[in-house]
Order: sequence, then C-alpha cells, then structure tokens
Amino acid sequence: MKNKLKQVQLRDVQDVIDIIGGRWRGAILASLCDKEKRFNELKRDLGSITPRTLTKELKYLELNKLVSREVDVSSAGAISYSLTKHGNSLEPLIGQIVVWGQKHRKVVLG
Amino acid sequence: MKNKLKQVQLRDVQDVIDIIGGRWRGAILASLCDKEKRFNELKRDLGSITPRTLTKELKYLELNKLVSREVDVSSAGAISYSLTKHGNSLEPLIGQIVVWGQKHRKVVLG
DNA sequence: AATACCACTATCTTTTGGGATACTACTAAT
DNA sequence: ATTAGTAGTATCCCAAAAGATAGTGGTATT
Repeated sequence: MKNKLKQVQLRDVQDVIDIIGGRWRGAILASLCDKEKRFNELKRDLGSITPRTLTKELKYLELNKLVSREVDVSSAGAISYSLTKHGNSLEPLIGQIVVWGQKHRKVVLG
Repeated sequence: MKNKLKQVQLRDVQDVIDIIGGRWRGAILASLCDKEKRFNELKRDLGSITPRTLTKELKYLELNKLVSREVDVSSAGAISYSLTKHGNSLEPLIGQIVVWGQKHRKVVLG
C-alpha cells in the first residue's frame, strides 16, 4: 500500500463497520428498510434482542441520523421508528449484503 | 414483517456483519483487495493492530474461506496472505461500503 | 376494575474483543 | 558473529457489549 488514498479507504470501511456493526445494528436497519416500525414490533422481528439493547441501539442510530423516532400523533403514546433519508441511502448496500450473505452460506456449507 | 423471507434476510445481514465486523476484519479484507500481502505488511497498513489480534483475525478469515495463507516457495519462511476467490467476491461490497462511508462523513459532519 | 399491551428504565452479571507487553524460532544480511 | 527483519505465540488485563431479570408509568380493552 503505497499511497494515502488506500489508507483513507480503510478508515471509511472501519467507520461504516462501526455504524452497521455489532450484533444488532445491521439487522435493525434492515428491518426498518421494510417499513417504519414500533418498538415492540422491532423487538419481535429481531427475536432475541433485549429491550435494554434495542433502546440503546436505536438511540445510537438516531444520533447518527440514520433513524428517526416519532411520537405518533394519532394515538398518544405510540412511537414509530423509521429510516431517515440518509438511513434510506443504506438500502442498496444492505441489499447487496443480503445477496452476498446468501452466497456465502452456500460456499461455507456447500 | 409478516413473512419468513424477511427473517431470513435479517439472519443474512447478521452473518455478513459477523464476518466483516469487529474493529479489524473489514479493514484486513479491504487491504487484501489491493494485492496479496505479508503479515508485517498488513500490520503496517493497519497501523495500530497488535500481532495477537492480526493472527487471530487472519485465522478466522481463513476458517471462513475468505483468505488463504500460503508459504512462499521462493524464499523460505515468507508467508503471504491473499483473498480466496470467495473473498474476492466481497470486493464490490467493500467498494460500496467505502463510497457510502465517504457520503456518510459528509452528512454527519457537513 | 382488572387485564393486557406499549415503550421503555434499572441493576447486575457474563462474555467478548482487543490492547500491552514480552518472548520465540527462523532467516538474511553485514 | 551480530544485528535486523519476519512471523508469529504467550500471558495478562481491561473496557465495552450485551444478556438476564425485574420493574415502571401510561393506554386501551373487556
């Protein structure tokens, strides 16, 4: 690796991994690609996540402007989580991750 | 999320995150996209990684058939690490990660 | 009025990742 | 023969991630 350009790219990779990494963040974002969801709806989707963790990860994703938390005007107390415009821009990437993941399973198991 | 299909996709996302996740794996793979490298060459590229961690991560990536470790026939003792064919198939994904990472920095900082 | 669901918070504990540091065995160059 | 480089291994330690479990304050349902 001779030039700085490549080093910068490594940093970019690490940044993105930091955002979608961890056990849950990628899955939360993927789940929200489908449609906006409520707290317990996400919780059910994700299966074994604890409320403590889900709260924490949603806050992190909010801070990073990928997810927005909105109090539903219709019925008081209902909260909905959705992707921001920026979060939505992750969708093609997540799509590609899913495709590669399926291929990978075949390679490793097949 | 009504159907099983989506659940499977979440699992795929988690699998892939597991592979390229953590502080170093994505960067190691990205670095090897450039060309095959030797242990200390990788270590220098990655900057602050410890040999213990690099060894561990390279073994993990080998187990997952993404990286191959080869004893260089030319000069004894020299080991080279390179992407397998399967590892190489990650390159477009990593490319997209880099692109999104650059965009993200602009959104979050700009 | 009681039950159940929603969206969390609090506390405690365990697990994992990964840094710090030192050391080893081999090779190549001077 | 000594020094420097390569490719690691061995221990120890620490902080962050995340699971387990219980509880809270509100709303809607019957």
